[in-house]
Amino acid sequence: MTRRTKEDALVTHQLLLDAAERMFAEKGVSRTSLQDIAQAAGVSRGAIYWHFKNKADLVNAMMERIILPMEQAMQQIGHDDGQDPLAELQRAILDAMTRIATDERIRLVFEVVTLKVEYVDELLAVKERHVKAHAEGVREMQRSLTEAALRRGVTLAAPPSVAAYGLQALTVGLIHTWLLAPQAFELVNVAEAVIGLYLAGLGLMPVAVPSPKLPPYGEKLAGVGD
Amino acid sequence: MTRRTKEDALVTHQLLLDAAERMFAEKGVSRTSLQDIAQAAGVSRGAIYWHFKNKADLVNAMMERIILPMEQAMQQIGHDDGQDPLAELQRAILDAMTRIATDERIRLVFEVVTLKVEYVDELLAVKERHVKAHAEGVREMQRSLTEAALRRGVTLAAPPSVAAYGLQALTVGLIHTWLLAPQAFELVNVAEAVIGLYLAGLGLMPVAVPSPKLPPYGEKLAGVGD
DNA sequence: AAGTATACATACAATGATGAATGTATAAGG
DNA sequence: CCTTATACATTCATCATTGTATGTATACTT
Repeated sequence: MTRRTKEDALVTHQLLLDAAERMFAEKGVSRTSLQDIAQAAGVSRGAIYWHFKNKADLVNAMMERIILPMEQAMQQIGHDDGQDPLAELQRAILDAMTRIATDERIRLVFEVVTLKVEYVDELLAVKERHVKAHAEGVREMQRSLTEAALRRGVTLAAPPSVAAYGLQALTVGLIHTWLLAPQAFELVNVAEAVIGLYLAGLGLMPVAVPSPKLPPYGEKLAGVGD
Repeated sequence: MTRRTKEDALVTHQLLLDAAERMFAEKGVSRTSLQDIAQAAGVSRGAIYWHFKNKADLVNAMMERIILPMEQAMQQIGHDDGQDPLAELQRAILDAMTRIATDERIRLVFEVVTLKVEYVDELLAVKERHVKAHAEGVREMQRSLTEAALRRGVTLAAPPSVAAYGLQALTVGLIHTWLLAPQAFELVNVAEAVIGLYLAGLGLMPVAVPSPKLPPYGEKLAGVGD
């Protein structure tokens, strides 16, 4: 049973990447052998060496196959010129969060690249990709924030680049923290709230004062939502 | 040359942990062999197996020896009851950032646990420690934020737990982002600024409007600090 | 129809790395 | 001063993984 059709080969290629995702998520990158992946994909190790140079090449291929949620989110910004850039930005970020929280496969891969891979030696390329994605995210955020401030006729409470770094850190931190303990809080809701807080601090949204009619020393109010 | 004094043994113990830190930072945890560590410490592999059960035990010992900056920061909060809890919290966080940015050893270990270790199998204990530290950090932040709001007679713009999760995510994200690309921005300064923004959004600080006397459409102002 | 390149499977050799076993000089204890 | 436990060093057996080499059936080309 060899020499399948060219389409079969493409299927095998994808099966290997699928198996790699699952195995990496289960055992971590360094502890999964190519034998593990081949077995999970239902092929032999030889198939892996036919399609990929080695494990690092496989990891890189796995990374290139998926589009990380934040990358996709940033890409879909700025095409609708009539839209409010701030609303667009918020929606993009929350879309990314939603995908991470709901799409099993995306979450698994994200878990791998966040908690189950070591960025050294041959895998430094993956790290560099993250650095690039971060940089592009910051740039896009900076553009959106600047444009939003301009349209509102307000001045950002911090230099745009600093404001963008903060927003980037907030999103990255939310995802990272949530991946460490997904049951600790509900990602999308908390993200929506705290991003709103940050944007308010920037001067782009009013500082919300919840339930202003309650007694001034609201010990009980402080616990709402916990 | 064997059977050194009991003090010598303790020295060897520390030397091994020191060497492990350096090797892990250089090659990642999974790719450094016990031979690498022993050689870097100037002893034989036998010494490692005398002091530690195996590599995972060594990693755990390395983790238990150091106090992560955020842990230390959170510990030093709340002892001065006369202090403003918000100022204390800010100072603690910025202290942690400063240590990460300036203390070479702390940064190396932090790099290891952030980018150069896979949280699977025997190393899940390390991950659990992070989860615990995060939870304690969130709890301390929630206390400080609530107390600060109380003293100011204001109501937080979000439920205290949500506010705390956001602040935690912001700090974690700042550190993570900076470790990925330390040359991208200056950690302490940006941290100070964006944490201020977030706290302003919470209603705990006034929303700063920089240079309010400049022309309203401040394109040039928006670029300040880039 | 024959030859060739493809898409793997199988076999093999080499390499480390691990953990345990054993050796050993010496500090500490009685 | 004798014994024993300590703090390692050295050696060894085993295993897992990798990369390569080789085998092979079949799709594809001409």
